[in-house]
Amino acid sequence: MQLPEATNFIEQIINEELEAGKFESVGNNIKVRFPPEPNGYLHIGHIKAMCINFGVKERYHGTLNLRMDDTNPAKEDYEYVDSIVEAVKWLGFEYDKLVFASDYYDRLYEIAEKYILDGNAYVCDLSAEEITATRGTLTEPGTPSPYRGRSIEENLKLFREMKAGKYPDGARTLRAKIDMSSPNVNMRDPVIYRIAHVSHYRTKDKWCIYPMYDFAHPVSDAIEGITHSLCSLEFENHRPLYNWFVEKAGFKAPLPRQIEFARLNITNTLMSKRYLKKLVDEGFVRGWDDPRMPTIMGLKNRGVPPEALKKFCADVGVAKAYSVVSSAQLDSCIRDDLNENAERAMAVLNPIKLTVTNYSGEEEVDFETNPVKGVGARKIKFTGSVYIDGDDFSLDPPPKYKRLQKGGTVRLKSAYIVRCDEVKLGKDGKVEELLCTYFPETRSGSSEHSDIKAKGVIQWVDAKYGHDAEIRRYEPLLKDEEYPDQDYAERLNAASEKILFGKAEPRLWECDENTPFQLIRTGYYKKFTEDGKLVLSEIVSLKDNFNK
RNA sequence: UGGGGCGUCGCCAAGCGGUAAGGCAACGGACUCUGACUCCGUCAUUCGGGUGUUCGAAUCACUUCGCCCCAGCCA
Repeated sequence: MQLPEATNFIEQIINEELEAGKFESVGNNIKVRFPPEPNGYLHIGHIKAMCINFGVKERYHGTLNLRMDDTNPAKEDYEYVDSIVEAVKWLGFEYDKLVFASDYYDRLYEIAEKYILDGNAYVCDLSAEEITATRGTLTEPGTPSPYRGRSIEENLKLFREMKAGKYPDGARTLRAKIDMSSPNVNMRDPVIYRIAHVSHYRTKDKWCIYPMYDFAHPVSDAIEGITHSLCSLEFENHRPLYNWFVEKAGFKAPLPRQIEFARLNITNTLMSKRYLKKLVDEGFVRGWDDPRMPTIMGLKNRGVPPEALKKFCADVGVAKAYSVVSSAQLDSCIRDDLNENAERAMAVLNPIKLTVTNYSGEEEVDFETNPVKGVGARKIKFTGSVYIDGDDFSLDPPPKYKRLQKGGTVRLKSAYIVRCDEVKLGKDGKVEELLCTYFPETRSGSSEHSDIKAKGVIQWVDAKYGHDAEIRRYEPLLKDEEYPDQDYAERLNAASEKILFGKAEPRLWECDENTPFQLIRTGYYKKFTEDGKLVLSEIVSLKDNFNK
């Protein structure tokens, strides 16, 4: 077969296996899976895993199962599976099948009995504390459980009684019989099944014993015929166990192969479901889809295009080295996408009235809605009485100021160049109104020659025809004074370091009034209705560089 | 100090024995009816350190240093 060129080390491995003919017996059909546990919402870190898995599926024309890894009934719920499916679809990923680990409970149970029958598993009566105590340490071997030598018959009887609900939670476990003195702690007779009289969101009360990840995951992969089980680095130590479970279950080749990669970290971004859940549960944010959240739905609500997120993952690449990607890299991808695709609109955040004293009447001007693609324009009414943004006028302009100042000129985008003749101040000393002169020959698009030069170009909203838009502002979760250092950049770095090592209060994406302009320098903001529903997002102008 | 991994520009990351891709950031300059965008230019004699092997090493060997992960009846 014609192999696609590998773009990362995982595809390189797959190519080598393909060339060696490893998958000829299954028609070279590469199968992967994306296996989130439905115990929280997907976040930006999951997008990397999805890009890798869906990327393999596409490159090899393989198949991908979206699998809910739901083997812990205490934490899982339909709310989360719905949100996961929604997020995957929003990103535009197409999976072949939606499956559930809980669909395999019967099969998993049979395999567990097979382990017992083959002498590879035993029922252990040790308590959780005793198991921990006898597991040994990183440098000392563990000691075998006194129940390790039980007969197959007794194990089978006990295991069936566990399943039948004869014992309370924690009374017994089913353990794999591997090697209590293995230098790899994970191989020291890990628990396969635990007793938990908990109702599962799907199987309800059918089961009171539930399989553990280390057992359920590889076997689920094998059941589905997964060829490559791609996961993050922390599972490297589990790989021998993964292989053990698959092999002892008696599956035929090609057996699934686990390959690990480094998970995504982004500066100043919290990527732990546990903390994210805490923020939601304790009301720090409005929900999992709050725009301050790094969840996929949060990103969506901020107006981040899915394509930008995929581009980001492609740029970041896949490797095994631990890394923290700068959020600037993400911002860049979002900016690029929005610059290319977003419709433009004008808006002012802090209105200052600007009156053109030598103009009366009204006319329409053409406003380009997408200068990059060169398509789309709409008519905007101009009456000479407009609002400009407070940031676009200065009483005390710094050198090289390119916006409006007293006596200065500026172009009202798509309309005319105006000169500020007079500044009316209110009693509090704040600018109340600007009186300006406009120059008819400078009309936008006019072929008429004009010697009048504008210092810059600013946005405006017509006083008569502009409309109000409510902007919901989000406060950063951490107050400025809560940062230890003085310099802003240093504070950010300090905060990110703390987040990475889990030693500080989480700092999320800032979403105060300035943030949209930092995130997307082309500029955008959004309008929310009272109940918090997003109704529009608009592109405004760049703000964050204005005063550099 | 048991085992498993990882160390290439400020941040990611190619490279797989033949003489250091690319992206982000940064810095010059041009252009501009968004100080954006675009454009053009600069940005690792060096690949954690050392020692070998070789005509030749980031790539092989040895050694050393640093960082991450593992002792849940979580995933």
